[in-house]
Amino acid sequence: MIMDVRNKLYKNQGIHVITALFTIEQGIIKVLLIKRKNEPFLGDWVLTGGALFNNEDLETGALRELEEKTGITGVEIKQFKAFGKVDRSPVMRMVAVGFVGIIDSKRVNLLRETKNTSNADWFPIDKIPPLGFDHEEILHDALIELRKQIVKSNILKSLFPDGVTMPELQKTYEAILDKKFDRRNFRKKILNLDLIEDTNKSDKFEGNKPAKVYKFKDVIQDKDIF
Amino acid sequence: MIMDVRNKLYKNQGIHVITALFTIEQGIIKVLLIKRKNEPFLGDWVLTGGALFNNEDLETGALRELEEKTGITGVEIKQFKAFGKVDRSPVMRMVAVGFVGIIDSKRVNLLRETKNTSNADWFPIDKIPPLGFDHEEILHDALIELRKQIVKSNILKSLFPDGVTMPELQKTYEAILDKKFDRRNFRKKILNLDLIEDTNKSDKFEGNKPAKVYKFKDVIQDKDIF
DNA sequence: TTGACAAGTGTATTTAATACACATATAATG
DNA sequence: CATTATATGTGTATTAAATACACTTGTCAA
Repeated sequence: MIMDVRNKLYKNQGIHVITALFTIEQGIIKVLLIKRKNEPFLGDWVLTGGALFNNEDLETGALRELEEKTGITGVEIKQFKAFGKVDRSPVMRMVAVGFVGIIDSKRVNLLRETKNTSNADWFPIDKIPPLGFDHEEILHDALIELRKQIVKSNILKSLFPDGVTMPELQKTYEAILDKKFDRRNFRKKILNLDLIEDTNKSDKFEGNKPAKVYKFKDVIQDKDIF
Repeated sequence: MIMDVRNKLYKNQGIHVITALFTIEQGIIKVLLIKRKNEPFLGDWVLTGGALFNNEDLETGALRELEEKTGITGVEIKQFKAFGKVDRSPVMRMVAVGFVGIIDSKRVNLLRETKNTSNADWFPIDKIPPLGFDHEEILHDALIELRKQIVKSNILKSLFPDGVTMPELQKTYEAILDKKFDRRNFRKKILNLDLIEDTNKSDKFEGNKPAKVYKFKDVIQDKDIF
């Protein structure tokens, strides 16, 4: 990218707020992508996001962009990193602040066509098309962050707002971490993390025998460092 | 929506790169602050940092600001969070990208007076004056990040470039984590983290008996998640 | 030579992680 | 109504890690 040398070194800058929103469908982890209807990167797939407005905080902006471009509301997202390579946007100097979240795709009504995007869909993370801007890097880092978050925060609460059974939770962890667990030990480990608690309900998952329903706690207390 | 009203919403934005640089002196953790010579916040103490230039990446900008305002070079810093409250800067909409690092203050020549700052000094973290901008929040979060980093990365390498003895390392961890450890168990725990390795040297710390010198590894491999 | 003092090391105990197998609740089938 | 199939729930023995705790050693100074 050729910088306009007449500009002062710190003029014409802007901020992107970008969200990597994940879901799980049939034990497969997927991410929400939209297809651009404008330059730059017209026709390319990207993560949801856009320019931050001056009258909103970072997270507010990320949620607004998410709603504008996909119709999705009521999501909890977590900021994880800023992306600032000099040439990450061909238009002007933009720094992106990345967010990550995960929801139940069946509970949202996905707008597939909006004023600025021609399409929106969930893509399995091993079948991602080439992405515009630096969104492949952002998505990569977001997935790593998601993996860290599920063992220390209640980020999965948005995926299971009505609770979750142990077998379903195990399948979710296995999908996200790409790793298999022993049923009995998984139960012990996850309960030890202190992220979920018992309800007195039960539900069916894949078997006939009813499974106990757990729910994610509203607040998770930090573990001791060292 | 009228176009120029909407445009104003994302015009006149800028990016700050801010570094919370720590050191340890006599077992006390301190942070580097500078005194502003310009508005806004003239006369107030702040963390080192400033406006990002268009021709530099985020980390490059943070290091440049650090050198310009304090003369310090050759530091390793780590990005940890973006700060974007609407009113965090009174001049224009600025988003700050925060970095954290730690060095040996005895190994650097601190410029106490520069073109833009009237002073620069190390402050014990329990004796921090009121800070300009949102730097109290940034400092608070930076300290938490530092505490997380010292148990999973080689961030302390910059503090001990020539190696460190076990007793000195323990004193450092105790200062940063504000916590005491048993000597024998500390040794076991820290060796288990796989952050440091033996050298064949030894050195004196607080006793007459020579202490073995360890050094931080150049690369730390990630631990398994869950 | 001895005393002071911080550095070095080992072991028993408790707690957590892992490996592994049988009992149980429901739906479907005959 | 009894039987079968299947996924869910639970316990225990073993191994590894974390913790609590005490004595020995190397150097300097008196």
